[in-house]
Amino acid sequence: MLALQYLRENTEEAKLRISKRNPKYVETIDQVLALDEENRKAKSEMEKNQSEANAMAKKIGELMKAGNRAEADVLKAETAALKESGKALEERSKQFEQELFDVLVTLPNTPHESVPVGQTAEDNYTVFQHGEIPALQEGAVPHWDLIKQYDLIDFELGSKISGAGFPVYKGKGARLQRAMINFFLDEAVAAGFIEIQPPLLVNADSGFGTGQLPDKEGQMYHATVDDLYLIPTAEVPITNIYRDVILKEEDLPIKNVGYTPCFRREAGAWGAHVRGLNRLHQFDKVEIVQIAHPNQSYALLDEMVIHVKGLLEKLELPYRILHLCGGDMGFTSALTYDFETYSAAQGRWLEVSSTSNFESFQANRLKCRFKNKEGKNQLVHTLNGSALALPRILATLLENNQTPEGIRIPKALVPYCGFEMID
RNA sequence: GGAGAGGUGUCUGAGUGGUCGAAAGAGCAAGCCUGGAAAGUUUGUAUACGCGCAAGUGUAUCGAGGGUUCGAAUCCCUCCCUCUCCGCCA
Repeated sequence: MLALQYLRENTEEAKLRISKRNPKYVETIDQVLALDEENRKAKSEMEKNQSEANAMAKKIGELMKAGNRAEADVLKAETAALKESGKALEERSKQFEQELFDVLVTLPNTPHESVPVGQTAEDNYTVFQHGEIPALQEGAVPHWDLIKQYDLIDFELGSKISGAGFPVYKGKGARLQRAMINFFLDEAVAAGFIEIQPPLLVNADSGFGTGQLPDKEGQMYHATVDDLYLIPTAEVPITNIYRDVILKEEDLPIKNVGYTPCFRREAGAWGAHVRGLNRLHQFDKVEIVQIAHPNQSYALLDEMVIHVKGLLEKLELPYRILHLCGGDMGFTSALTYDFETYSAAQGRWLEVSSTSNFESFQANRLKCRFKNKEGKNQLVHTLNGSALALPRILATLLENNQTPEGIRIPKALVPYCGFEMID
């Protein structure tokens, strides 16, 4: 959620920036500002009324104390009108406030000035590419055939137990999952991130804090009996640790990492290109989260990019980094880099990490602030990135490393899984 | 799940209808004191929003929401959380 104060004081800048997503939002900003003005006016009237009522009550109190009952009763009668107008004014103010809020939450974050203009994935800009695209052997097959051949994952079993998109990992498939999780966690800890094990179900306040609610309500599994949501990413519980918190400036940056399963309904997303591990309802991911001083957030974003690059290089996977265009970025992000690995047998790039700076967009919802040098509370910046999401890494790894003798495990993972080949 | 107790500012803790944004102490910050520090002493010490060039001022906030009342930290209702005992249990 954009800060009202920012919109009021930097209207032109905000409009310019948000146009990169879609020029239609310029109008929304005007609408917000108009509602804000009416809201403030209504509030001001209400407060004035309240002030009068408070003064009156005080006077009655004094009269009562002095034993002047008769005069107090006269005043009491006078408060009736104030009370009535107060009720009406309050209702009106509440209405404006709700209206303002409803419009404000539909505004996405303002893109960073470096973000490319564009509407679709076609307009994303490749900023970096690394690694050889492997020339596969004759008869190379996509990962969904490999997992059957080597009995690594059973999708039918998952369907039986839960439904489509809930894979059952078996034998070396399961061990490889565990190995990757530990590898990713260890790498992040070595890079200075503190490991967190958060809850996998969160309440609605947390969903709102990171921006899943109300925007993406339908994308989360909702346990309605207890009104809890299954997390779509560790970003949600970990970032919400800092909801309603005032940090010390010297605490920043806070660096956290967490492994969690992620649950996504992916409503409407099924169709082409979702075979095998490409899209799942439940998958594993290691997520890094940072709470940062506004001055340092972009430097920290660069650090995160370097960290993710290091992971992919240790896994010996060819990858590229996309600077997402305004129209393709997530609702809450100001700048996003997507990492994609090249899955050779499918002949496709697969997104394996999304690394973003949200600036103060989430912090404003979270009310996460720090006390700055002037002693004023200031919104922090939040950042996060996948480091990394497992299924598509696994898909790429299986496809790219297949040989007639079996599937070769990258050296970095061998100490973690305890085998060099899947055969 | 059952029974009971409780949730007050950075912390401890007082406050059962009126001048309470809230006693007192601790902590923290600044001044005095000191060669410097400790001790002592004085002062200050929440957040959000509105109005104002500013000094300042208005409103709200004592777990959350609602209600009673001219007036609520204090009374009533609902919910959340914590603790103790019992039950259940990985």
